[in-house]
Amino acid sequence: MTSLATQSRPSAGLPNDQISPEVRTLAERVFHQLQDAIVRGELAPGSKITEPGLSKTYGISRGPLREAMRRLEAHRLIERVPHVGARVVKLSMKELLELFDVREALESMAARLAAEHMSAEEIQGLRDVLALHEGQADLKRGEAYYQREGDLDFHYRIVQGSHNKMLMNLLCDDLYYLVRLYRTQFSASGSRPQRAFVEHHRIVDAIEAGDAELAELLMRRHVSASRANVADRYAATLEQQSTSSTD
Amino acid sequence: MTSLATQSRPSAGLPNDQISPEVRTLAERVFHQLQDAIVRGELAPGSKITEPGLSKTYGISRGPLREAMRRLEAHRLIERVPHVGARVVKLSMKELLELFDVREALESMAARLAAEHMSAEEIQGLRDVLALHEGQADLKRGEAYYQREGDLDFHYRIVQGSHNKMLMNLLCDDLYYLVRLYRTQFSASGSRPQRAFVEHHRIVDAIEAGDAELAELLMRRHVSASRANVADRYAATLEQQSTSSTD
DNA sequence: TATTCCATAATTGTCGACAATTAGCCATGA
DNA sequence: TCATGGCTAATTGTCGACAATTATGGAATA
Repeated sequence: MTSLATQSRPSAGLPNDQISPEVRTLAERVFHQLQDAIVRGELAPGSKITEPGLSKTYGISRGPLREAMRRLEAHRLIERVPHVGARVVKLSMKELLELFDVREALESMAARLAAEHMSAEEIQGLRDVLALHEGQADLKRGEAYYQREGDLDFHYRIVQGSHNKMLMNLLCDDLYYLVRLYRTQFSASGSRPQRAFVEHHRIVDAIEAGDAELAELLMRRHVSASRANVADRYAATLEQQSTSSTD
Repeated sequence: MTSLATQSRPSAGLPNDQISPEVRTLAERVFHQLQDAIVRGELAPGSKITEPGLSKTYGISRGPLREAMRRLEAHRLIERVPHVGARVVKLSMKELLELFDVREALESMAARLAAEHMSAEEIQGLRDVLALHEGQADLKRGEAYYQREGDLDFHYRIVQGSHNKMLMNLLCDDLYYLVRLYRTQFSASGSRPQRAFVEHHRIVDAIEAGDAELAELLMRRHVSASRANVADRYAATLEQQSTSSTD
């Protein structure tokens, strides 16, 4: 049940390095469990979360549970209404596009700072990640899920390379869980990994060259293209739905 | 649509519109009280916060108090360590500069979106704010505190004008309280309001013209200049301290 | 039949008490 | 004198119970 054993992978894993670090308190543990359950889709989006129910499910009292729920609310994974209850967030396309705008702003800044601050070792690590994913992409060409998680890993490392703690908190602790949640809710696998690969390489090139402005520009385009791609696919889905059923 | 009560005040107030709206629960009320106390500096930065102490001070039990503290932690106003306790955050200059980088990224994006989405009424409201503050600046030329709050109000309105809820939450609910906290902790009043005024007007011009790229660029420069100014003043303070006293 | 009102039940908010962990202090020994 | 060990006190973590609010269902009425 608990994902403690998920540390065996080298770097292709998800960027949730802080799943296991300090589960010194019940509230922490159930927070991570709930976070994982929501991101994985085990808790249906929009479904109501009842305190006595979860309390019995996880075998803890309502005290620590409420604390975990407060943290989930702060991370925008659930929505609470006083005296009414909590629900798992259900991302709308509008909110998803808003998320992309925020990512574009923050990640382009992260790329700029990464070009200024990343060490040679960190850059080498980035290249290793790319090489690893390239091999994986060759292996399972059709199955793009791993690639997408790899994409998240790539972005994750660049944010770390910015050496800006506030940026790291915002992107890695808050927004990236929303991104993963979106991928679950919209069942959106990768669309064109080979293109993303090329863009990733260009970004690393710029970072390695210390060209902050170029790294920023490329990352901005990269996220923006990803946003446009999502919007297009969604529009196509809508069209398909309208033709198949009149409802 | 949303800014219902925002129209009542003549826009000179602080951007804490959500201090009074729904205090339907004790936890909410004490959260806002603590938030205000911290931002005002009544709770010294770095000072330890003890649950029994606050519980007695505010006359509530530890349950809702812990919930309020969890929210303060999510807003980065206090820092908690399991089994140890909580402390009011003490911003370092490094963290403050990090905050400016994040603001530069997010607010430039907000300006871009504002240029695309702001209505004529919202733009007129922006101009009213500028006119009002200009008059105030003439009145109390030396006292720059109100101007700085006005500056925050200006930025606040542009973020609202982006019509991006996620951006609004990040900037207005989280980061702006940190900005105000910094102004308290570093006792930093405005440095050159007249210059900021000019930049503000230029930004509004770009927004009114619908020039998203220009608005973005100007806002980026504006925040960047503010950051550089803070860094310079801090360096000067350090130098002055080193010459005036050896302690 | 639709609507409004009320009563019941369930859920959330709040409280006080107990258990677990930590920090500080004092005594003891080298 | 200083380091180390254990002990005490205080704080945090957790729990169960009670109070307040809300949602739901049915009954009475237009």
